[in-house]
Amino acid sequence: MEKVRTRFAPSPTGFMHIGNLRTCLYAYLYAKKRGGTFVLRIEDTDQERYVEGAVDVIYNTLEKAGINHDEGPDKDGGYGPYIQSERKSLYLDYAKELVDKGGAYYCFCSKERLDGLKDGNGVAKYDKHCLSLSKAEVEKRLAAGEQYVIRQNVPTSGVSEYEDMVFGHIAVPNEDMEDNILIKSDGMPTYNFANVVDDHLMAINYVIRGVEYLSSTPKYNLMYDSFGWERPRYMHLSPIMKDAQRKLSKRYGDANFEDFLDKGYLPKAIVNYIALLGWSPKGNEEKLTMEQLIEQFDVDGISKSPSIFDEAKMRWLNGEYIKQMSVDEFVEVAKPFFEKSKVKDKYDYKALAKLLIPRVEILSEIPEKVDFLEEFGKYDTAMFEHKKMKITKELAYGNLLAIRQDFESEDDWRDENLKQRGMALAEKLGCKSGQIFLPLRLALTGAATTPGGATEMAELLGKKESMARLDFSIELLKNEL
RNA sequence: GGCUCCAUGGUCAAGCGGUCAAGACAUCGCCCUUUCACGGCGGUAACUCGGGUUCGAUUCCCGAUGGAGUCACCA
Repeated sequence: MEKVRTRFAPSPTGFMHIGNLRTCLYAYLYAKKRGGTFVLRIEDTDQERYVEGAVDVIYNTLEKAGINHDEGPDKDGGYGPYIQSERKSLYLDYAKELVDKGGAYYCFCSKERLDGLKDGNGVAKYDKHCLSLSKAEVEKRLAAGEQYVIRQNVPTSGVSEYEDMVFGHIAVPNEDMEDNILIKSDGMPTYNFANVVDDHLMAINYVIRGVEYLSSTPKYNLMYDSFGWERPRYMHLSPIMKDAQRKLSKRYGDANFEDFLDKGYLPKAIVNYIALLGWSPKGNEEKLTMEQLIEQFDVDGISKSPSIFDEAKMRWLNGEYIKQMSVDEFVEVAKPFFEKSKVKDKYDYKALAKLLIPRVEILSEIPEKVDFLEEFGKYDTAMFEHKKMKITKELAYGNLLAIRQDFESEDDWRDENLKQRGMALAEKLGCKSGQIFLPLRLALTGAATTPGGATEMAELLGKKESMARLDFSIELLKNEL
């Protein structure tokens, strides 16, 4: 059986966009699913867009995402170099070979002449002007050191076709394709060309990339044909959208892997979620590990239409991953967020973690959930009115006074003990326990939703602080009655 | 605009001629509970429109509409 080889070929232009990461993921999943090889290649032929350090971002992202490439700049598999700028010398020779085979030709046209070709809309299609140059003429101008580019020679009639693995049959009229530049005047190859040469040389037989290449793929195939190389199979992927009209992109922010990490998303959850954006597993289970993704990945499940990125769902998934964490694991990933909060160094993170795990979906919620421990003051007492529990401000006030008196002598301030005590008090007063605990929780925190029940909050705060807050709240209520 | 594609709830999506059209997120309600959560149960909500083909179309074909991509010495 043919050995599958796929690749991810990013340009080092900055952070890793979530859409790129998904393309990468699918290429990885497909290779692994078929027992093949996944190759990382850096496409840095455009020197102008190169960003310092961007290659490290790529390595870093793949590692965090759990995508392990089998070959790449740092893992030689015998098909290197894996960085295009280091392969520079290769391309010109192949371009010349293509010229000899009739698949390309030299072009000496000036920018001015090219501009003159543009129509009213500024759209130009090259007119194959230099294709008619005689071989002798070309030699002469080359020898004279004239600046040139090499263009692909696309047939002017007929139709180019191929079978895409997700979109099916694709047919493009040759006359709609242009003679694109293969070798730029600086001697560097364009993406189109470097891609074909490298994919062939690296024995990539499954090309997985964004739909933006769907309709230009026939041009790639034409090159493979001219060279006499075997065409790869193609799998094109629809884009991830921000909404129905706009593509999810850096321009709108929050589209990078790093951004989500900063917001407190777990790499596993991000990967799991984007795997589901544009692909659906056969079964109903959506929370899947990388192993399960590999196991279940299937071209059949890939969707042809663009999908809108839904952060709410990723958030839910993230919460699911957090819920299954141990206290230690949680403290480890949550630490930076604790440090950003007001409780920094003042509380036992483990104790907080226990309460937070079932209540937090993304880590950046931590400060807002925990700041009340250090921040307490005047709040809206309307919260004490609770219809369903039959609690009014008057009742709350009365119960709070009773609680204060009853708890005063208690020195065991642990959650369990306080809970018992509260229950006993409720019985003594002949009221529902909720009528004790709800007012107490509010009096202690001043917040409608808290990361735990009344007595858990009390334990965290300690007796001294708890009593002080009780007094404060009692006073606050008293003034309003 | 030309060309290439795409079209099921608010979102992700199953479906591949006959289904009361799955499931998940979101949303709403109920239950559990000792208050916040977790959890459990249930509800609302979709085949873009018009022609065909067929005994029968969400499903196949054509058209319209809407959307995406592409038309660089960027990838």
